[in-house]
Amino acid sequence: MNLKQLSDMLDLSQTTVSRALNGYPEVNEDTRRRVADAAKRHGYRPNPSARRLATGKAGMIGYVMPTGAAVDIDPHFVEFLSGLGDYARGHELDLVLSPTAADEEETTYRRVVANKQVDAVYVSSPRPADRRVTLLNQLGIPFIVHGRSEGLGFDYPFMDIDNEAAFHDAARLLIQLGHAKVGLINGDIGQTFAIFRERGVRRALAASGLTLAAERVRSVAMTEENGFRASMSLLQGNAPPTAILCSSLIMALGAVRAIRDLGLTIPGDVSLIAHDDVFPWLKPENFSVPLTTTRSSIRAAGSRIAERLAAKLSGLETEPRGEVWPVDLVVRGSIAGAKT
Amino acid sequence: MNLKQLSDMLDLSQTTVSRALNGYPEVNEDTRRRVADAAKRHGYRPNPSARRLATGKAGMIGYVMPTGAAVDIDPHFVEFLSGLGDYARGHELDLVLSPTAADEEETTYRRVVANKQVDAVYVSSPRPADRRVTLLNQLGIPFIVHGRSEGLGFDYPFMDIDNEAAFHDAARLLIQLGHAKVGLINGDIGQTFAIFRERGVRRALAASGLTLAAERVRSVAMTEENGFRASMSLLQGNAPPTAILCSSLIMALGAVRAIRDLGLTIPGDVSLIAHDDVFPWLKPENFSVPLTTTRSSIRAAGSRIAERLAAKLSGLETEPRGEVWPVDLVVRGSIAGAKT
DNA sequence: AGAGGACCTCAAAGCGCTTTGGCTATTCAT
DNA sequence: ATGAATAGCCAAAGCGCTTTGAGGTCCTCT
Repeated sequence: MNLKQLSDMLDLSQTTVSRALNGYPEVNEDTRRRVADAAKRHGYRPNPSARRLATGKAGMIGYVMPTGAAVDIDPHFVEFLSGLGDYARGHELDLVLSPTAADEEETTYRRVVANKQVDAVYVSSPRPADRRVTLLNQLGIPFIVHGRSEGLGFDYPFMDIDNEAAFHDAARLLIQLGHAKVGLINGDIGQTFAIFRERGVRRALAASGLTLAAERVRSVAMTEENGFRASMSLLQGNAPPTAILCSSLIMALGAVRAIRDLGLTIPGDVSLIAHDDVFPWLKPENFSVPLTTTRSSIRAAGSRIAERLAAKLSGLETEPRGEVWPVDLVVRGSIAGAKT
Repeated sequence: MNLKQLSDMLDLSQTTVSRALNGYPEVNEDTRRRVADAAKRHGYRPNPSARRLATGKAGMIGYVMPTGAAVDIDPHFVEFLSGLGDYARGHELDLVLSPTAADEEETTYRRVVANKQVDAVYVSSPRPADRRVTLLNQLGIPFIVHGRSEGLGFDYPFMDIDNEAAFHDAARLLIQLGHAKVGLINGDIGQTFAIFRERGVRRALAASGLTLAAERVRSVAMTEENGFRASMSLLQGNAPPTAILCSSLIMALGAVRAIRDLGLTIPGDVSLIAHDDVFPWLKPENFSVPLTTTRSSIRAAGSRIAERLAAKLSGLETEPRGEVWPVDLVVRGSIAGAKT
């Protein structure tokens, strides 16, 4: 059933039927009802391809996904997707993933925009002065950044958690417990979230006249193995920390293993706090010693971003608003006072 | 630059230009070259929306993604996506994710097909007599199943690993080491992969006159916590196994924790083998006791499926072929002879 | 009574491509 | 030399929608 058939059936023009269905004002309410009824009864659905060609709108959101032998999409992405789906289903909102080689992201963005494949895009894992953000801003396609960039010189829409405050508060707690030597196992320092976290830790230490020695910081891709190695090298170094902050639960697994391998205990010898993105399949309370965490559901973030993207599609959200969520600090058994 | 402008510029009809670009035979080779040159020089790219409307082909592949409060997309999906991306980038092949409530999958499939949003779809986590497969078969859209269904009564295209053989071989190895009481911590038994794995274990045991007691089997969602609980209940039951087979590395984390909590050792008291889907962020060789695994890269599978889907789009693959990959058994320190 | 709005509706022109059916040379066999 | 076959190209008709520009009715006000 297409528009022509439907309008013939109703003895109306295609124009009127189209307008009735799309809520234009110049249609009599009676007519509109009649049309809506008939449409529903005959299961008429406008052909999206045709609509797309006519309007230039795709009704989908996009994500340019870097892949490649050297690139591992991180498991957080799946939680993000779950959240996105939570909102998007029920709104018939689809997501287009455009895989790309890491060094061709810009080309891919241009292609996606030129082809009008999607009406808005979502950007993840931003870096300072992220070129993608600049590009999208130039291209004029609506977008939202999950996380934040820095030093861009213009406003852009983002949704981030307060990484700095989270790690500040966590570090302050450790300091209050008497820890002066705090170690940080961070994610890739090229990404803004890691920068903010480090900044938070530094600020907390500075407030007590302490500093974060470079030798107590590691910035690595967030795998269990890297968590292990980083912990090993921290604890076996010449200035071993008595407390460790860790940027992910997965790295914390490695940290726990390292601490145990060295014959140390948590929290007796080493206190441990990690950031928890809230995975259903790995929970901090189930660690051998329940883990104190800074917690923020990445799934909830995904849902919120989908909501805002949808608002952009329908023209409801238009200014480049930034949104920052506070992060919970959840205390569990993995921290204790520093040995004196 | 659109087709009309390009053809005007070349003093050719749109027909000829279109045909030249799409490789139709009724174009002189000289003309074709001339057209191709001009197209490249002016950066002409056919408008996908227009092409879509005219041909009914979208040039994209689809995935109907169940979500909802009760649904956790599992972390394997991200690895699968990586693999898919490995192939798809470089082919300008995009993936459309259509989120759906779990109880409306069928509706969503129908919508996606009716809208011609995609030319082929990929189906994951199949169950026996999976209704999605029946539906897609009826709807006549090309598709590929990652995994297998059973008892469908018709052939369909799939790509699966040999779960039965993998777990058969793993169980046989344990038996050869003298284990008579083998436990199985499986995934959701509603899914075919879990059924095949259990079948493999049973067959191996049967070959030695042993059986897999129901009380030594657990079928649960694959989380660390469930791995822990299942292990606890197995080892504290009235017929504790001396060896455990585990359907995922994540559950194996929980198993290791349970075994340790009970004051038992690996492999002294309990031998452990798990299936490894090859995550970059969690490796069996880095477990406190390196884990023996059945290994199969889910990322490689993703890549292969993308390749076959692309073949379907271009009409190269047409018969409903099934493809089964063998699985490696990688022996590491987590298994030993049974205590006598 | 006639002008001016308000309110509805319509025909037709896009959107940019593919594909059908036909036309004109040229080549080939007879 | 003639008819058929073939190669190469074109005009125009879709694909199914949205949107523009143009009426046509009916009511109200002066």
